[in-house]
Amino acid sequence: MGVQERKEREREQRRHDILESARHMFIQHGIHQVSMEKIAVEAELAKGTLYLYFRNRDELLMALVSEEMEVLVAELERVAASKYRADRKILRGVEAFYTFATEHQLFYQVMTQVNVQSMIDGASSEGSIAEVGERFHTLNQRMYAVMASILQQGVDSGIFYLSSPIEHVGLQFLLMLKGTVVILRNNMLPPLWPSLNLRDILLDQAQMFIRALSYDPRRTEHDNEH
Amino acid sequence: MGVQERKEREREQRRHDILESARHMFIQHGIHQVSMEKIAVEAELAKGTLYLYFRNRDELLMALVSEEMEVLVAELERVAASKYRADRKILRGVEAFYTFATEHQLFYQVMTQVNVQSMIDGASSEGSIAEVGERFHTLNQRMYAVMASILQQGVDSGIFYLSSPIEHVGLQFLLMLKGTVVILRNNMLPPLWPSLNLRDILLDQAQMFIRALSYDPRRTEHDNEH
DNA sequence: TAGAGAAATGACCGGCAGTCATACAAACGA
DNA sequence: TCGTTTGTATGACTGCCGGTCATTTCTCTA
Repeated sequence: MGVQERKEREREQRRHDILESARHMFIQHGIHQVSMEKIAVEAELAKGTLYLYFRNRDELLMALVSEEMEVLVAELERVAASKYRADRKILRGVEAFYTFATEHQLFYQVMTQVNVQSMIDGASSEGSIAEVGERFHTLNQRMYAVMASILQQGVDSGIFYLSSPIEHVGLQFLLMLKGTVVILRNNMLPPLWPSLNLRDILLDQAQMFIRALSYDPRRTEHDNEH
Repeated sequence: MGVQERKEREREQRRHDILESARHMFIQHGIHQVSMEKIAVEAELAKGTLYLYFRNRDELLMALVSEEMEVLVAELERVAASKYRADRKILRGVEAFYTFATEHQLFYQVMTQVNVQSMIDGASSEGSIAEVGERFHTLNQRMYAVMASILQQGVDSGIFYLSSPIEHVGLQFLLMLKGTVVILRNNMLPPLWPSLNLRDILLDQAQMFIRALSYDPRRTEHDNEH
């Protein structure tokens, strides 16, 4: 009696279809121009039906973003598992990050629209609706784990010298990358030097970061302390 | 016959009053909970009147943000004009930045809600309404100028070694700071290490940055190239 | 095939940003 | 002093949105 299982699969499929319709509309018309009604029409459903699969618009957006982020994290884990030197891995990771941010233009635009905190807070009850916040949380954890492992490798092989706990350094780096992408992708700055592209900025930042990590405190005379 | 001038002053005053009412309401109830109607009531005006002073909600938000940013930029210019060593100035600047981001909680929340680009694009005609986009643009220019001057000082005094044009390095640094604040202030990450506070993260990032700048390429054997 | 339970529907609600015909008041000209 | 003009203020109104829920439609089972 596989009825239960089939229903579950169908439900998952429908959920996925809705996300595809949403993605399609968002890419074509921009996030702000696409209402729940329009997504519903695209998915050939009534608006109310969407709310059987997602608590609200934010959760739908987050679900979309999580699906996409899955790909990025997997790629980063691949990079971390390769056998390059740690500094090389960082640059490769940034390349992957850049490619992702370019191919998934939606991603960082959505991120500024959703309060992740409220998503996680309001997720405690209702087991039936997939825990989008939970999933996003896990993906982030994996991302930080990747970063930490690369840093650890660098330290072990003697090319990195950390002055703070490894998690702090990884967090700083990821905040730098994500922050840069968010600001540039959402036009949160007036155009300063249009000639500069995102890729160069990210790679320069990574170079800078690597240089800081390569700084052997025993080799220099004057400390920088605040 | 100072009628013209008086009217202009009155107009400016009213504009300022509206912004004060808006700020008050935003701080008290949060950005998303405050409608134009509510701001109007607080300012003891009709909703329509607000639109005689601001093109739309976004422009009102930007005007508010620009007023606040004025203070930050002035403080940064003060730091840059002081007589500390360049690395010290950077840390002082970051402190100022942090204090600002803390005292003006609104600022970086607003930034994620407004598309600066569209603000600047749609500003070409209408001379009567103050050019909010223009003003924001200028403020950013001043901020970058401050950063560049500090970096230049560091280079001149022989404690910084830049591997890219000075404007690129300054841009990278400011993107890092702004990005970090935006992400953390808008809860765009699941809580990872709640113990970490914004101030420590920003200072650590600055330290990291300074370390990278202090890296004398002539002192080491292996290059980092991509 | 009856009917119970699950899934889908879309009219409806409250609330919003932004508009515009109308009303008002202050300055001006005679 | 009194029309006239010019700039300012108003708030009812429009169109749209996210989200709800009583009702309908479908589907499995006994």
